[in-house]
Amino acid sequence: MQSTKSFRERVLDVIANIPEGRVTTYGQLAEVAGMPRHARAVGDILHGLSLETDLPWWRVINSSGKISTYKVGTGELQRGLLEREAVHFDSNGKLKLEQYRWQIEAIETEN
DNA sequence: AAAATGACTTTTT
DNA sequence: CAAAAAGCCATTT
Repeated sequence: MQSTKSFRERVLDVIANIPEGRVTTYGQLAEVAGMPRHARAVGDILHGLSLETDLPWWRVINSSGKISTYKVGTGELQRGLLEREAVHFDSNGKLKLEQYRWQIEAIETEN
């Protein structure tokens, strides 16, 4: 059986597996989901998520270690949710990617 | 079909 | 190291 999950579905699966207190980047997600260089597409997917989703969408940030708020709101909600998981931000609103980045070991997307 | 857009990333200043 | 420019790519105009 083919079970070709769409890129979108694969991305959502990976997000569902990000551990608490850990973060990943749009680019890293795109890569793991099988489409390198498609970070913006991942951004589009998350932007389209309803706030009622059960996914830990707030654990996704950009490669500079900041919360992406390019053409959207302030992102204070996301920051609060991360701080609730003991993720500390510095005075510039950035976090230490080296410390919090999730090192993917094995994805359970199975098929 | 061409141009603009955007929860992005990498390179260059 | 921070900020700007350039690069990328699916979607929408």
